[in-house]
Amino acid sequence: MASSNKELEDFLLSQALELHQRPRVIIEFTKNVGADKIINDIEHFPHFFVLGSIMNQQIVFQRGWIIPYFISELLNGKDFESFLKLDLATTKSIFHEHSLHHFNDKMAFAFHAAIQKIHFEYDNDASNIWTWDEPDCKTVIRRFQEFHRVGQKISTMAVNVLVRDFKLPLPNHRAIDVSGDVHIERVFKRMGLAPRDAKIKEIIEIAQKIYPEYPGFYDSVCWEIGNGWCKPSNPDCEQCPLNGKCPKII
DNA sequence: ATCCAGTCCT
DNA sequence: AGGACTGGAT
Repeated sequence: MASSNKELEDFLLSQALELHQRPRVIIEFTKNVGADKIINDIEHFPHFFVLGSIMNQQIVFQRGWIIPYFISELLNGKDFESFLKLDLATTKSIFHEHSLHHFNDKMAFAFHAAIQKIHFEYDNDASNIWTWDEPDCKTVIRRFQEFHRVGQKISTMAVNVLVRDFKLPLPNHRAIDVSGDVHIERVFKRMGLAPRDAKIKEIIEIAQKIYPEYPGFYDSVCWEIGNGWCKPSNPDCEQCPLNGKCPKII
């Protein structure tokens, strides 16, 4: 850690505690109320959450999360069996025709491969990823990473959402790191929690030192700060909740 | 017109 | 460690 800033860290802690301790509420993954209802319903439509997680990279998050919902509308079915009918060529043509993603070819492949994995390895029920054998967080993160194009960022984000937002009682929060994406990297540096030249790996290690019992605890707060105020250029420090506590290291 | 992004690949 | 991917944002 570059230097200790107790006031800042206490504020982050209080914000994170609020998020983690509140009762389960509907999370806004998209700008579509109908889609959000389905993505939040991991008890009945867990594949929307898993597929949406995988799509949620390199594009604004709402656009990624809505991809499974958009495709379910095309297929006229929300059950997993509807998705299972998709072959790779059809999946690719849907992605390209509607420009669902920046990386339509790769993401269509990942989408199709994920459906096949849920079919063959999780008995057509994506929630088995976090229910089979009563896994701990480390196991669930590993299972997410076994999907095509799921790495450190997506796997930790997904499990963080399962624990923090969906209130799943998964043990071993020590395994949940911060998601190493650009928001977390930028905000950690500007807050003075990480040196200016820190690599993603170092950011993750710094978060482990700050809160070892749950390194990804501050992830959501920092991500919201980065998305809402701490923009790459022209950060809106005046309106930022951290104004007055943040050293604003640009 | 240039910049940017997680994961995979070299 | 460093580049490719690819199209929306700036």
